[in-house]
Amino acid sequence: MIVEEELSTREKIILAGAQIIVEEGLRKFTAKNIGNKIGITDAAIYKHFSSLDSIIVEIINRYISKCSQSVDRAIAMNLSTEETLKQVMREHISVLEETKGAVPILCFEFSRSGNKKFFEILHSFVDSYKSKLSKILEKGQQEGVIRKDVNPSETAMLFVGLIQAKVFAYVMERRTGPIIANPEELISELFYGIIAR
Amino acid sequence: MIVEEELSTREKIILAGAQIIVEEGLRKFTAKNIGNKIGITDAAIYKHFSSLDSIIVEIINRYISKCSQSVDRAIAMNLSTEETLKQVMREHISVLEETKGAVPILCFEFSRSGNKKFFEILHSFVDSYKSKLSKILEKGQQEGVIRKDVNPSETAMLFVGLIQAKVFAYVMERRTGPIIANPEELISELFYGIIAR
DNA sequence: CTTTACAGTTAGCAATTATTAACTTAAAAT
DNA sequence: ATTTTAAGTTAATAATTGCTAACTGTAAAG
Repeated sequence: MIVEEELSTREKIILAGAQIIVEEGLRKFTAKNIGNKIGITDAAIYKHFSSLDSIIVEIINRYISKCSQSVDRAIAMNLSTEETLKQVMREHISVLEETKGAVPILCFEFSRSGNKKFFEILHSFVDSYKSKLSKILEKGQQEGVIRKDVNPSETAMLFVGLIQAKVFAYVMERRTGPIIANPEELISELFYGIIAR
Repeated sequence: MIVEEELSTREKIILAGAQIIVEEGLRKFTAKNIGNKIGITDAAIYKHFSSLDSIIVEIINRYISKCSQSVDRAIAMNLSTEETLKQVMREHISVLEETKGAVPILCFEFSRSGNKKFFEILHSFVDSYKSKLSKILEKGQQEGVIRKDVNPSETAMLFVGLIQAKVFAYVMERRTGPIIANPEELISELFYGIIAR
């Protein structure tokens, strides 16, 4: 029943660390706080990781790769351009719920942390994400499905940005439960706008 | 020529503190870092503020109020519902550029900081913002200008959220210059969607 | 001309941080 | 049965933190 009992300490450290960053911010990401959360001392953490920074690298890689894969999954489904783009959003939302909003928060924290290593990882992820999605958007523009006056690369960032906006609202309102209550409503707003036809 | 020379130390502390939080995160918000930035020692800061927390309260109040006012300014212009909403976005964007993205970053940082006082201030701001904008959106729905199937309160949060998303992209791409290069494009995407008609 | 208040300094405190070292213990390998 | 290893402990390190106290100089007030 209790799956957590089965997890290795290493795994528990990663999960507890991510949870602290997401819910309380980088400032609370300390060896002592992580240890407290999983019932070991701060020193014990160094039996599993060489430094706190190496925990962060592991956290970033793990969560970011989940997000990267969601674009590839949508492409692999071989849908129409419009449906592929909608599917990207659906996949994003599902990763978001699964990781409790971790990806955008991690991006936001570490893009400003001043740590070069963290930034490089995030930046190369964002770059590859943007180029993949831009290509789909450009194809959509050629097909006449996507408005020709929108910038593909800016709009690609709008996809993640919209997700982040929802995490922002979720955090600011101290909500519980799903971050995006109505995914199709959000997708519809992105695709068709808020203006009535 | 150099206006900064005219600023009081108190003012310099607030500006330097906000800059540190925005560019480097809460972890770097220390008395020493603030002092270094304006050329005084950490101890001197306590001649102007009773604690670091009181600096944060000042920063939040100052930046948040700028954002609050932008909705009121848009309403005061007595435009059509659609134009009022667009004007809100324009005002937001202008505050955003003026404050270099501070508002959404401050909101995000302090809604997760665990500090009750900070959260109260932010929460009451977000609440009042949301109710003001919701009312306009509901009016728009009655007039048939705004889609009836969008949630006014969720969509209100989308207005600030979208802005935050742009700050995210700005930070992640290490851009300089304006955060939103093409405000009308963003406004158009929010209002009319990315799908061609 | 003296006094006082302001705004800065240096020095220091207790608490917390990341990390290491030395020790314990239980399980796995030999 | 013994040895080794893994994973934990406590205790200690040096650095940094928020903040205070005691001191200094300068400029305005009396």
